[in-house]
Amino acid sequence: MKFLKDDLKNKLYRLLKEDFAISIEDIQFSVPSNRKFGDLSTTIPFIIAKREKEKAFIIGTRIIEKIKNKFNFIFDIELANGGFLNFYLKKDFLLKYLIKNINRKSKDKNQKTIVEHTSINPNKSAHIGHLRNSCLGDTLAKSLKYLGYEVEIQNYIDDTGIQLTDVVWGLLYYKNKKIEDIKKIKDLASYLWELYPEVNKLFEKDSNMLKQRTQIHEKIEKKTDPEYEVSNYISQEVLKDHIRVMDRIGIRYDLLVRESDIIELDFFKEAADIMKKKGVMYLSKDSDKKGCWVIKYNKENIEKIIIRSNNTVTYIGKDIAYTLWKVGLFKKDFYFRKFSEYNNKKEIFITYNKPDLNIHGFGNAVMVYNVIDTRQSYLQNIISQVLDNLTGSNYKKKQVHFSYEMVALTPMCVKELGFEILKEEGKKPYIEVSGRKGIAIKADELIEKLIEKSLEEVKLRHPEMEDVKIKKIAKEIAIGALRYFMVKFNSNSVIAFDFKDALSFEGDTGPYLQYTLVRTNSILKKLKIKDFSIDLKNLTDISILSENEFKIYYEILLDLSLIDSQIEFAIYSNELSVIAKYTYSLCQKFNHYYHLFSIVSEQNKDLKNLRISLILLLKNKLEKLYYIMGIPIPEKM
RNA sequence: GCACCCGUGGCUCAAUGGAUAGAGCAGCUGACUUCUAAUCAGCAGGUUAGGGGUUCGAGUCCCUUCGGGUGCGCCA
Repeated sequence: MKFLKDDLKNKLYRLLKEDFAISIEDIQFSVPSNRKFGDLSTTIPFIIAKREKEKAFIIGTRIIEKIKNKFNFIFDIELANGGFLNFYLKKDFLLKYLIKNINRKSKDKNQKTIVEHTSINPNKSAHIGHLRNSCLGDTLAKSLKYLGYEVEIQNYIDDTGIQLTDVVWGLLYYKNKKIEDIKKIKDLASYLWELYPEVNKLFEKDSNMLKQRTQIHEKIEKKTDPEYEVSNYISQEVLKDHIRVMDRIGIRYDLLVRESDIIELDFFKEAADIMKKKGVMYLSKDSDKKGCWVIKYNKENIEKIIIRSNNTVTYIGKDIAYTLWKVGLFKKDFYFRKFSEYNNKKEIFITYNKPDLNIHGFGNAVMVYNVIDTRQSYLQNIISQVLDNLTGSNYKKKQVHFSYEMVALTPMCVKELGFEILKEEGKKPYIEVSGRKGIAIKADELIEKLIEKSLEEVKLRHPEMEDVKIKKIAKEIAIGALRYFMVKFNSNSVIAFDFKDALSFEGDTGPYLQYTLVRTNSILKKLKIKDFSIDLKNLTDISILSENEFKIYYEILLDLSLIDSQIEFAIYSNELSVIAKYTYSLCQKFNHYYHLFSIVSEQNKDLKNLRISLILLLKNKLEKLYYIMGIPIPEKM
């Protein structure tokens, strides 16, 4: 329908531009909620009316005069409710249009796009908050690919940070372990999951320990052993664990970027040169910031420190350097080596600080999406501003903060997990997830819980099924439930996590979507239809459908035709829940249809063919949508 | 203090300035001899936190009050 909408828009514009002062962007089509308002509708008469200070229905009447009978796929255009222009498609058009364009792909945009997501501190296991990030990031990347962009998925590893230092201290000087002992720890990420909050409690009590931490941080940066060796080992092992967990739910990466390499290769020096040259970064004249290099943050009219008076670089500075590399404003490049590979042989690469493999071609994107929660907005805004300042008014390179709200726990959930609720937190509607405080649910644990629950459900329904199969299906359902749960909410609403909602498999959930597709697949199996094969010549006119069936059938066709515009809109509005909502409503409509009209047993051949066409189209679109959201398709349910 | 976000049925959430504010859960009633009941049909539940403004049209935009959340370091 994107194509259809575009055709309609272009033609309408051509017809109207002589009589009215409009631009093509003024014309927007949408599908009205009620079919009595047409199949496609535009409010262009209102827009023109406002400009010309005329009544909208007079403009509308003039437009209709002008465009009547000018579209070969439209059978009527109506003016309604004072200025809505409602277009009615020829009844037979849509089905044939969809079949013809069944595998039409978006054109290659020739625009390299980087999506950075996950970026978990490598000092403990991943938790539910991280899952939201990764699920959104993965869906974003797959949506962009669907729309024809070349996408590179990066995962940023802060392997020199304070959070890592905390657990290095904990292992070496609190648990008094040697590197050999540490290497013997099984499931290191989970071990650190426990240790990290414990260490933080100690730090809160004792400021002496904080001094120790600072010293250790310096040792790690200067590559002094054993601190450096331990930190290196931990970050590598925990990183492997994160990649394993995300792979469980179908999330993969192209490149891992290590902060230590950014430092080692002195990326910041080039970034600083560029910023100084353009006057974006300058020596502060503020007495408080004597000797500091700063940038001006326009929005709040303040100076942010990039280089401290002791000549060290702040976090923002490193992030700016990384961003400049991403958009190719850099001469410098990383070196790369292979980190590991997935079971389909797809390789993951990691940055390195000296020549290794002869690989180039990472980075240098036109568009960069950073999937980071909204708490980092402040920082992201600063970086975007710096990029704009550097590239000037005719900038083509762009960074987008793909922001979303945090995941929190309901007080009930916190109690269930056995944590104490502090007095000041008792009245709160939800409690922030925190790895540092240890108030969180491990990603692995949640996945296990989901599998456990779906295992029960599958067994209940298919007691005869063999164990291996049951397990496979249970896992797929668990993944479907989780992936859908993480994208179905608006990105700027806080997810107040609750096991009851997350473990639900009925209604607005992943398994509902899976069930719908499993059913259509089972019909096709019964009919022994394997591939998409609809012969347009043998297809009867859609008008043979009864009035009642036509109504629902046509609704589904209209919905199906919207797939591209919905995905485009989701990206444009930074709101991936659009895709979830769209898919859900598509399934709802089909389930309704399914109960009213049978396909396998239908005797009338023409009718049967029309119904088969519908489910083939549905299957085709649903498979694409499920792929984008990472929802697996079980064989049976 | 400043900045950003949120407030919609009992609960969890939808709604691209557009036409009658929609779903799911929970509750109640009904549908498995049928292509899978993880489904479907129906009932009930709303002054979109309060007030003002802009507009042909406001849950949505602007102002304001109230309630809640987050961010704001020479930390990362």
